[in-house]
Amino acid sequence: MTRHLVTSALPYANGSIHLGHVAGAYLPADLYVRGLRQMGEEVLFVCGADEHGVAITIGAEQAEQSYDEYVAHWREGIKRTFDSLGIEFDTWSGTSICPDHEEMTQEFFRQLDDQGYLIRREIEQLYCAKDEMYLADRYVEGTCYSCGAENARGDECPACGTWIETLRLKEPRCKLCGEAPERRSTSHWFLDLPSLRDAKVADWIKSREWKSNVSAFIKGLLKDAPERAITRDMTWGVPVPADRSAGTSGKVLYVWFDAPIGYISFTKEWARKQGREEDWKLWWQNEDTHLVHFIGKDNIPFHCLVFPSMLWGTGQDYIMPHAVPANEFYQLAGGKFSTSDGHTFDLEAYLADTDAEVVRCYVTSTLPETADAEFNANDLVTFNNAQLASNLGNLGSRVLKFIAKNFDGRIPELDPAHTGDLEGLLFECCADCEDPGVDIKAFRFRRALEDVLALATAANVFMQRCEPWKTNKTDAALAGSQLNILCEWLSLLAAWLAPFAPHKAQELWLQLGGEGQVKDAGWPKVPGPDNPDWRTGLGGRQLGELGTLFPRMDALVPAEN
RNA sequence: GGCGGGGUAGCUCAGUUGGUGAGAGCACAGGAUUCAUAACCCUGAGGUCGCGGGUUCAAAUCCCGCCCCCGCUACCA
Repeated sequence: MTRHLVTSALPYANGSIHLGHVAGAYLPADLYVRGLRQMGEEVLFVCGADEHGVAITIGAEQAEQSYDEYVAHWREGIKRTFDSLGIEFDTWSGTSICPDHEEMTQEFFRQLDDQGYLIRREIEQLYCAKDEMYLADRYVEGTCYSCGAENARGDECPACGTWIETLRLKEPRCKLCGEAPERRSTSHWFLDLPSLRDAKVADWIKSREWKSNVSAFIKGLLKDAPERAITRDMTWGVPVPADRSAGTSGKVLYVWFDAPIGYISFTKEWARKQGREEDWKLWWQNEDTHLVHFIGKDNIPFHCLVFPSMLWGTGQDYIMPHAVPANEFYQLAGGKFSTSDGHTFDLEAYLADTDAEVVRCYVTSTLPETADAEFNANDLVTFNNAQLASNLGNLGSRVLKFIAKNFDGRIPELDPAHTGDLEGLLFECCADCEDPGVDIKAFRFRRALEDVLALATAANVFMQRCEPWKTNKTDAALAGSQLNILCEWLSLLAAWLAPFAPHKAQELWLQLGGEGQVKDAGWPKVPGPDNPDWRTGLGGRQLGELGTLFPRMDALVPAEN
C-alpha cells in the first residue's frame, strides 16, 4: 500500500510565522494530510525548524542571545502558532537539536563525495583580521560601485537597488568593527549540479508532471544549473566531516545543504521514538512511498532541482519527490507580508479573538494556488457570514432546531414509502456536486472547500423544496422523513468539513448525536444514483446539545491604510 | 539587468490541451418564503477578458510588440 510522506518547508528560526507562510506551505499540507488520513491512507507529516545560517547568527547577536537560545525561542514560537491554527505535524524538530541531523547531513556529504559530485575549489573572500572571521555579505558594507552610495550592503545597494557582488564593493568595511577586510583565499566544496542534472535529474524532471506554475520555473532552472557552494567559513552549522575536510578547519555545511536533509533526519528521530528506528528507510528508500513537498514558490529551485539532485547523487536509493505542489505568494492586502517593513500583523493576537477555524477556512478559500492572492480581514468577515454562517452553519441550525422543537430532539425515522421521492429530489439537488476528496488529492484545496460549501447549498435547496415546516402540519411522517434525510446529509457534511475545520466538524458531529471522532468516520462519497447506500441510519438517535456552529461576525471598521 | 507570475463583471477571483451566446462568491435590484444565525430559495442587471498586431473556420485561451502591477535573483534559503 502506498505510504504518503508529507513535508512542509522548514520555517527559518529567525522570526515568527505569518499568514503568508501558513498559506504557502503549512495549511495546504495539513489539509492534505487530514484528508488523506480520513480517506484511509497511511501518512507521515514531517516538519521542524531550520536553524543554521548566517541570518541566525546575526539575529542572535543583535538579540544578545546564544545561538541555541535564539533558535529555541523561535522554534517554540513558531510551533505555538501552528498549534493555534490546528496544523498538526507528526513530528516537529529542529536542525540544531535533532540528534540525527548532524550525522545524516555528514553522511550526505560523504556519499555525494564518494559518487564524485562534490568539487573542491579555492575562492577569494573577505576576511576581517580583527574579528578573525570570513565575512558573509551581510557582514560587509562599502561604497556602491554602481552609483557611488557609501552605505551599500554586501548584497544590495539600498540607494540604487543594484545587486552587489561583495568582492567588487569599493572601500569595504567590516560591519562589526569597521575595519577594512582583506581578501583571502579559502577552499570550499561545491555541489556539481550540472553533472547531476545531466546524469539523471533532467530526465527525471522531464518525466514528471508539475503544477503549471512550477513547470515554467524549473524549465529555466535546467538550462542554468551552476555549481553551488555547499560550505562556509563559520561555526554555526553542521561541520564538514573531519575525515573529508582535507586539512581545512572551521567550515560548516551551508544552510541550504543541511536544511532539506532535516526532513530525513527528523523522520529518523521520529522513527526511533516509535521504537522502530530503521523504519525511516521505509519512508525514504522505498518505492511505495509518495514524497510530497509543500513549499512556497521561493523554494521551487531547492525542492525540484537541488534536493532531488542530492537525494539521487548519494547513490543510496532515496526516493524522489512524487509531487511538489508549490504555491504562489499570499500577501497581506496591499503588499507582501514583511516583518522588516512592518507590513504584517500579529497573528497570535489576531487568533486570540478570531476563531482559528474560520481563519483556516478563509485562508483556504483564498489560497495562492495558481497566482498570488491576498488576505483581507474584512473579506474574512464576509466569508464567514456569507458562507460559513449563512450557508453551512445555518443549515445545521434550521434542521436541528426544527427537530428539537417538533420531534423532541430525536432524529425522525425515514419512512420507506418516502425514500424514492426524497432521494430523487436530493440527487437532483446535488447532481452537480463534486467529491471534495478528489480535489484534495489533486492539491486543489480552494475548490475542495467550494465543493463542501456547494454540498451545503444543495441541502439548503433540498430543504427549501421540501418545506418541512409546511409538511409537518399536514403529514408529520413526511416531514420526519425529510428531516431524516437532512440529518444524514449533515453527518456527511461534518465528515467533509473535518479537514478544513476539525473542531467545528466534530461539534456538528456531536450535535447530531454522533459518537467518537468524525475524522474516524471515513470519507463519504457524494450521494447519487450510483451511490444509493449513502445513509448511515440515524433515525431514532437523540441529538446532542445544540449550539451555533459559526456565529456571525461583526463587520470591521474600514482599515485606515 | 535576468527569470517567473499576474492584468477577466463595482470588489475578490475561477476559467484543463483554443470551439455550445465568458463563469462563481460578495455587493446590487425584483420575487418567493418564514424552519433557521435579518439566514435559505428563485430571477435579473453587469464585462472592449490590459493595449496593438498576427496565426486560425474559431482565441480570454497560441505567436510578436507595448503598457502597468508583483515576486525572485541562488553567502538575508
